[in-house]
Amino acid sequence: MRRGLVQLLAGHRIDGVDWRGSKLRGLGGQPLGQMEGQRVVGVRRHGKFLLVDLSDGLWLVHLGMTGKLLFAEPGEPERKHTHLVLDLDDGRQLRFSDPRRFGTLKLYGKDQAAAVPDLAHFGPDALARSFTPAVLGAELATSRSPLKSFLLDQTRLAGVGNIYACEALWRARLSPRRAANTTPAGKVKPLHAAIRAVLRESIAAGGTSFNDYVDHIGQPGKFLLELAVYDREGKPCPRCGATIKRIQQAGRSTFHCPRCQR
DNA sequence: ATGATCTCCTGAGCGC
DNA sequence: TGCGCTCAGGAGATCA
Repeated sequence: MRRGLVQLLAGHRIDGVDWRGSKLRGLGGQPLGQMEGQRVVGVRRHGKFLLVDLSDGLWLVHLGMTGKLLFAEPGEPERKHTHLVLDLDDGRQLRFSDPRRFGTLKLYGKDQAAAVPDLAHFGPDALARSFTPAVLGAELATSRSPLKSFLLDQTRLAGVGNIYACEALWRARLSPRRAANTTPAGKVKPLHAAIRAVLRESIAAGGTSFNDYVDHIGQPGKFLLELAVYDREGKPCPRCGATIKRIQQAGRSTFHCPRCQR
């Protein structure tokens, strides 16, 4: 999403803001109407948050589970649950829709742009240079959580969701039930590599589109085809052939191979 | 302090 | 066709 947005949004001015006043999960900061007249300078990402840098502030976006940001022409029919429409200086629109309304939209002024409050307690981005095997190892040592829950904890590292947590643990041959602080020393590097490989490959494939995710131009992702365990309960493990199991952890589904993940 | 559970929503898919 | 149920890319609040 970031890559698509920076390509099609950077340098453009926001000429109009149509905020429908929906109750979203995460709202706050300045009124979104104050984006009007500002120019988009760039788009960054930390974990699952998009940070749209504006000429006079920062627009923070989280898509939650069902949020979508889509470019459209003014006449195009609108998706249901459209909450925000931005008019751009070249006539296009950028529309935010989100059926479940778990998304976050916040506008911050220049003063807060350097230190976004929402990210203050977040760990390093999983793909950042600063997230090294040593950092992962140190975090693992301080947690008794099951590895699966550990990977979902954005305060430890940011950017890994339910699908990629399952996939990374499968690649590293680690059981999702293993307590984080019992991870063998020799497994820290493989887990670190697995997390980053899964994320990189999925980004290259345009995301996963498990349900209805589409990117900024309405394209679904293709990483679904590369999933080894997620949503594959009862199917054979691509590595050892054992039957993939589904369990519940912290209220979320975990998929794993009970034979080759230890 | 830490980890598990609840909660905010709509929609899709299933069995009946 | 429709009803009731379960489940879904997240994460802050609350409970134990």
